[in-house]
Amino acid sequence: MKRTAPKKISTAARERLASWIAARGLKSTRQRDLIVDTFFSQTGHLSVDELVEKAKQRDPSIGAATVYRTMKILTDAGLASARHFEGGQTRYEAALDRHHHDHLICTSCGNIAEFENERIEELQDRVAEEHGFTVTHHKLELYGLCAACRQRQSNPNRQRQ
Amino acid sequence: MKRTAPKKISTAARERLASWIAARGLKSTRQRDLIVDTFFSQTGHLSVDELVEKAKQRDPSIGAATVYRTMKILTDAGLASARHFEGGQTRYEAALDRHHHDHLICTSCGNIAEFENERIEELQDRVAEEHGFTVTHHKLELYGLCAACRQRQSNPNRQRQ
DNA sequence: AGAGTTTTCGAGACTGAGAATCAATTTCAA
DNA sequence: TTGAAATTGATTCTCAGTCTCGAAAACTCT
Repeated sequence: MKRTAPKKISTAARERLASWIAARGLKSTRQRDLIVDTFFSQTGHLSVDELVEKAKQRDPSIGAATVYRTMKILTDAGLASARHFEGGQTRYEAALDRHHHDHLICTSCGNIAEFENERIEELQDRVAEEHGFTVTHHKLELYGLCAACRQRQSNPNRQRQ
Repeated sequence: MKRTAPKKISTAARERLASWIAARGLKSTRQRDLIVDTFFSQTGHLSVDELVEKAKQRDPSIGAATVYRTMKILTDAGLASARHFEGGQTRYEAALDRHHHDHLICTSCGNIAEFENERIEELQDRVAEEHGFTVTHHKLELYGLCAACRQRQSNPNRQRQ
């Protein structure tokens, strides 16, 4: 079965994945390509459920287990990163050539914004040092209401949800 | 069945729980008292499993479901707070009269240290404001190696674990 | 291209944390 | 003491995610 090349996935990501796969005896498959392409054609922080849904739109035979497996490979290859926000599901974001950032999560609409703050990072390192810790990674998540939801809550007579 | 008063649980916590319970038609029970007493007699960040084990040492008939329920009540009453660190289990810490703090977690031995840093909090608020967010709560966790584990790793010939 | 080997696939069983259910028991105000 | 209401422990259920397994692909070597 001939596979047609996906339309507009970042070539860098494609190459990185190909060499990662080649380097450890994994195989390139139609399902894998489809899931990877689906993932990179979306933006934001996707749950596996959402990804399964999108992938099934293109090929209804795709199984959820394969999506889990593929996202694990992408994560191991450094092309996606897993985020565990409140709510229980893991969400994935594209990680290619992105440097570290943290998140603002709206508890009303679920919208997720990103930020980075060098000062906070420095202070974290200093705190860790004071406690004798060597930090390998950290998690900083700010939960609250985004501008739109705050406004909606103070005007509850306006449109719901 | 007469219940003997637990040894050295903070009276303030006991009173707060009693009024919380009274205020909403809950009842005081032997199991509840035992679990609460067990919780407050420990220090640190306990998982439900650990708590179940400790409670069963005093009364083997205690069920895990009751421990889950009791910790929920304590949390709702503001006497314990739930923390969801990496690893999947919820851990509880005593929360009476404690103000907010964040955590340093050793990924090797699991040791958890606490810290608070006013400057970081201020910067968080500023970041949120810049994005139009109103922050209700946040999570800041620093993962890495504590002093003891770092030393142990650089001297792997010394005692294991 | 064909054979052989290895990996992957999808479906469904399984896991672990935690919540819900339910009959039996306990609490507590009257 | 009584009895309505809450609680208990065992069990079942849920939910996200992993594992298993026979079948089906994908590379490798000729």
